[in-house]
Amino acid sequence: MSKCEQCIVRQFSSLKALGKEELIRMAECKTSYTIKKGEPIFEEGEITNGIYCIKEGICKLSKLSSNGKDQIVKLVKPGDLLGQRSMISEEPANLSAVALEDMEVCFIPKTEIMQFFSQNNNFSMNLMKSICGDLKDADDQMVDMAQKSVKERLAGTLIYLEETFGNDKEGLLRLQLSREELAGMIGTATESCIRLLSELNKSGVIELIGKRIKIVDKIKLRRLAD
Amino acid sequence: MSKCEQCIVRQFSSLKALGKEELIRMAECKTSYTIKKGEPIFEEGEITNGIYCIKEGICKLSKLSSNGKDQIVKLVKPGDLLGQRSMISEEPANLSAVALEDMEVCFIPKTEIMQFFSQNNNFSMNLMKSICGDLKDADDQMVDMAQKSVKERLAGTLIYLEETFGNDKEGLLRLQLSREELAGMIGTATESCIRLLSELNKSGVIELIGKRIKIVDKIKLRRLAD
DNA sequence: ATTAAAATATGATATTTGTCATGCTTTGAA
DNA sequence: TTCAAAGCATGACAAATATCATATTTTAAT
Repeated sequence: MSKCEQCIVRQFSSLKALGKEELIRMAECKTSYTIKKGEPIFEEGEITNGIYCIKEGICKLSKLSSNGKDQIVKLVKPGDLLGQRSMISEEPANLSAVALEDMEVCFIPKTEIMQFFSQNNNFSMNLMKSICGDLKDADDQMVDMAQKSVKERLAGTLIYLEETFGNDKEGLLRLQLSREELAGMIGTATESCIRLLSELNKSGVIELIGKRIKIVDKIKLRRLAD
Repeated sequence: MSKCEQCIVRQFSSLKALGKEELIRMAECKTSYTIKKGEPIFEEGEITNGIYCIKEGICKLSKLSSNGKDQIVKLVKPGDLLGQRSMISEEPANLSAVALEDMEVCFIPKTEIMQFFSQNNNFSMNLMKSICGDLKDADDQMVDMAQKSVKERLAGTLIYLEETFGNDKEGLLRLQLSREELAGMIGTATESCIRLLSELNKSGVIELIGKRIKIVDKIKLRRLAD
């Protein structure tokens, strides 16, 4: 059992407010998991009874719509926590979490977290702020879905992917999403997404290298995102 | 200065966790406002420095999109609190709040609320749950915006309006929204909204009496909402 | 009461987006 | 290595939605 005290990603989440003793307690009750690309951490409707701390890898939070398509609501990266909302609401998960890369996560039981919550004001404030950030993002995304065109959303999403997950040495987006997943992020049909990518490719704004994407003209892309 | 202790709407929000002494303290520092239909309580970008408790009337929370249209994100009714998110995030308001009816609201300064937050675990838990509820709603709405057709969203919104705000004696929706506002809720052009209302009217699912709306066949409407 | 302005309504048309069909590429398993 | 499956790409077309124009009705101010 590894020590939470020495875990770096802890510094990036609400957990940074925990003291030495709390970290030791947490290390004793946590469980570590390895999750392979494509596997779920939990599914919509599941009761989770705790939160997951992402140590390594990226996963998508998505919801199945009544039309059968999977809408990606959020991407989660190392340092982020998962399942906070359902834990606090005492409800089953509203979203499914599926690994986009091989992952390492730690599960911390609800009982433990709720103790920190009531005993450590800094922690509860952090948790609160993190959820408030999610709420703001969700509201903004909702407005984009309602008011922006697919092309604008695609441009915005590409910029987001670069700024959040960066590029590899050749300047290609580090996070590899399938066309279907990218379509699921921007809320459109896979074919429409592919078509618009081709168009951006032809107009020299991006470059398509196999299924991978390189942003060539970020200024123009930003203008397209509105 | 009216007493918070005797205010009924308090029971409907996080504030129900406050004790007698806290209520007295709150009554001393709160400010009451009357807001006329169409007037803002606060605007996007404004620093609010506290929360509003809705005593009477309904207001819309909306955000101006880059295309110049106003997207309504949420409707707020008596008993709800307003401005919790920006207070906790310590950020300017992300949404504008504009009265849809004449309103009575009380403003409670941030300093006071934050004291309750750190001293009363029940209150902070309630506040947390309320924000988590907002987050779930926002996520769900986002998926609807991305995946459902305008007609489905209109049907869903009409059902929501009836179930949340009820009907008057003649069975017409109690909350009167302009066509533009209704379009702003479902995220579409005003003309499209009007057109679909006409269609629903002709097919006997709803009835249009002037600008007011009566749901005639809720079963069919629910089916249309998916 | 009258009238200008705003809101509602509807038609015509353009644009966007989705769907279905089909072919091409890449990938991974036998 | 090969071959089947999955993913990517593109065309043709259909459906949904936006936009612009223009009545008609309602509302509110004088």
